[in-house]
Amino acid sequence: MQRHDPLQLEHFLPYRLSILSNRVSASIAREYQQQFELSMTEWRVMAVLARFDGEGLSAREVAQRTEMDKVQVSRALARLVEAGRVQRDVHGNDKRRSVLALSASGWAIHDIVAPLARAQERALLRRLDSTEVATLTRILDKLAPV
Amino acid sequence: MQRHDPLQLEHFLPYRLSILSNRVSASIAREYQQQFELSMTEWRVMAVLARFDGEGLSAREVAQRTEMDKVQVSRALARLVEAGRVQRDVHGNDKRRSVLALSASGWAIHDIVAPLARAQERALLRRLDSTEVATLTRILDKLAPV
DNA sequence: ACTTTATAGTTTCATTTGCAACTAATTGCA
DNA sequence: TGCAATTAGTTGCAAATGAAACTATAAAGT
Repeated sequence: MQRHDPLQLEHFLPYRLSILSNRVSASIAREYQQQFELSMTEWRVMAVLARFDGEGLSAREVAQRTEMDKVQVSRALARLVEAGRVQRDVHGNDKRRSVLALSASGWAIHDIVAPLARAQERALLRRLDSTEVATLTRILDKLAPV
Repeated sequence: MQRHDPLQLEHFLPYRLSILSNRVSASIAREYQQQFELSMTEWRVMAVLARFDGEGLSAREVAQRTEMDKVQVSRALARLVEAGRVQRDVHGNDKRRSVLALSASGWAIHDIVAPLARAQERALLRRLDSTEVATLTRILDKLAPV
């Protein structure tokens, strides 16, 4: 007489995705959290600044790229600038905008953390065969287009 | 002369997983947040209690199943009990443990939210063909075994 | 030019979180 | 037994977060 129909969590995609994503992010975060006193949000901002180096991103653009909200980005940047890891200038034609870039010390951290992150990714992907990796990429393209 | 090697975020698995998972969870959360004044953590706890109905789960077991930490679970439970959505009893043989179950009003909410969550999942999976769905399941089994 | 409207980013405040310390009950072991 | 070590769950405090209000600048409309 089955009045309720609970989610079979172990087969429910949003639940499984969330668990996987949390585990993966946490395992990467463990690598840099204490060692560099770097929060996950700070690392994400740094990764975006590294990726789009030379483009002089504004805070808003960082927020778009990271899919974090602008307040979070503003605060992460404040800490990063304070710690001397990010250089912040004012845009020439628009004094509201900042022009952001990693500093030398930011790059030094980046050059240690990025390979660690990549190693974690490789460790994960090693568990899949090449067909699965290809399909996963296609799936992500379909489900979370950039 | 390539001194730095930034992550290609748009192809970096942990980044893409995190974005996908956040989008999916947020889109489900939107359905119940205001309507029931239910936080995501509260809903997760309810979903687990529903799924393992009749087993009289303790808070610790809920924490394990949700992969949330015990503090988060303790507080979510406090709110749920307060709101009359979860019934909490004391275990017969071990007075430290609580024995948890959804109340009638908790089930009523569950019976509305669970179908909404399932609908969101279907909407997502609809974008994949059946091979992709099968592969995704296999991938999740490999990467985030339960 | 002048006034409204929009945008970039920061700050404020209430809420949520995360860690460590704590209480209470149970178990292990001398 | 009896006392140390574990375990279940809660609480206190500092830090992180999110929504809305705010400041400063720029763009658009008249």
